[in-house]
Amino acid sequence: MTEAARRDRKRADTDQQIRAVARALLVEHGAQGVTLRGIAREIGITAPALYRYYDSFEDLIQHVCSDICADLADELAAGLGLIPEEDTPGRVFAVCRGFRAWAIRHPREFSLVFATPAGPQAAATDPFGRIFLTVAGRVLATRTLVVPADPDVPPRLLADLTLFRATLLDSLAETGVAVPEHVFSLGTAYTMLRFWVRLYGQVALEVFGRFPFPVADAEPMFESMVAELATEVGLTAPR
Amino acid sequence: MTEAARRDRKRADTDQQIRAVARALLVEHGAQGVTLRGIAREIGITAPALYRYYDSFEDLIQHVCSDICADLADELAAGLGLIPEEDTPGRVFAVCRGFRAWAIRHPREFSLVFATPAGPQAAATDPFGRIFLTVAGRVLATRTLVVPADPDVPPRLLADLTLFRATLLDSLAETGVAVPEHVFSLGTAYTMLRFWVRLYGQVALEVFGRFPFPVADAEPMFESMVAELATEVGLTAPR
DNA sequence: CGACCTAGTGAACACCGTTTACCCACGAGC
DNA sequence: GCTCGTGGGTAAACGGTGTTCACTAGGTCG
Repeated sequence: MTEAARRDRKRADTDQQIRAVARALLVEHGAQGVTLRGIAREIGITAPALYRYYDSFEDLIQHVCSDICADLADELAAGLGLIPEEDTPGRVFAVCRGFRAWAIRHPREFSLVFATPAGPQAAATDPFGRIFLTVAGRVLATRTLVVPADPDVPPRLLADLTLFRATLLDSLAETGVAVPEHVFSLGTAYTMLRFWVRLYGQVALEVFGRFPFPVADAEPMFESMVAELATEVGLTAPR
Repeated sequence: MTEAARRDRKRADTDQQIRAVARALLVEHGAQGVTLRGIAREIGITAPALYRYYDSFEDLIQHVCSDICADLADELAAGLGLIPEEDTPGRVFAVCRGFRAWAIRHPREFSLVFATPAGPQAAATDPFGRIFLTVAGRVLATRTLVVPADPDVPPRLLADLTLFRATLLDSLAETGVAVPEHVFSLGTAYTMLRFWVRLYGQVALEVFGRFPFPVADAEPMFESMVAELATEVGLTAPR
């Protein structure tokens, strides 16, 4: 019994080592620097051995993506832990700033995860979906925001939004956060969506250097965007 | 003389053929389907011959990117041609919708051009910069928009914005559009920047399928975003 | 005519993902 | 205690990649 367990643990160890080396190669040499042979070389085995752990190169990459998302989620959660639960604006700002800071510190991971066309997979299933959703959900659970009335959301979007809300409520329930249904209106869901669009656009453009002109210091623009977003949502900016 | 000219034209022809085939492979088989040997095979030569035209694979890709940007610019300009110059809101909407439509119709080109981290190159120099800037500039030249007063732009961004404005004014002057300096305030430049951030975020998320939940029909969200953006800028929605 | 340039070739190099056959240590069952 | 099966690992090979290098056919020019 313990023998089998020991073997399982060893397997899990090398598995984790594989992913760690893959990520190291990603951050050091870019996406095209991560290669099966390179990984194997680094951990002292041969390339075909990796097929004992992953079905293909693509499969490995996908698992690396999951790891990256999990790390991002952990970092955001840690940053959130420093802020009292009552300070809703502070928590929103922490998540936004944390996301930007992480993206700037990990541009290649960001590109891999957020700028690779994902098939029509259930986005909320993928590990990133959970980050934004649970974090946002927790913020949402602690205090109600000012959101547009339901009639203001585009009618053709209602079906998608109701499904979104249901998914998020389930996900929150799993993590033990109970959100009263009446707090989570469709307008709230719509607001979260718009929030994410602007946050993502700002950060992606900064990481990719795709502003329409060379921006030397993008931080003030980011800060003003977040502040604007916060006031639109009815939060007063902290300090 | 004409002999040399004829040779030059032949060279230019094959050069264009190379880029066309590269692009065809990109749209058919994705980014990793475009390969020097594949291109050479398709046009009936061998791979090393391509080095007579480009320094490296990377170099070729970069030129393909330029072509893509040029085509996008042409398409936007054509769409703009159908709308009378006086109809400023119509022109703004045409550019936004045109950008989204193009991105959805050419997802792989979009990924290549807009989601590949670009070095700290002069963004306004790259072919895309010109699209957004000249189109926006022309719209801007025909009528003045309602923009925030200069004091509202983040002070730390002033340096970047003044440089941006100067670059854009030069670029516009080159294409024969004269914009009075007093029309083009720093607030205007800032507005254009924010406009682009939201437009890009929306379109990129849709193309990459990275909304926080599966969105079946993203068009209503796009439309409402553009409408919101337009009213913020002081344009009344057309029709 | 001979010299020169230029687009193109063919072979080679090092690397890649992947498959196949094989090997060998080791725990399980008799 | 002896097999036997299994799972991690290896070596070799296949087809593919970007890139380099020596070389060649063909046209231009002095």
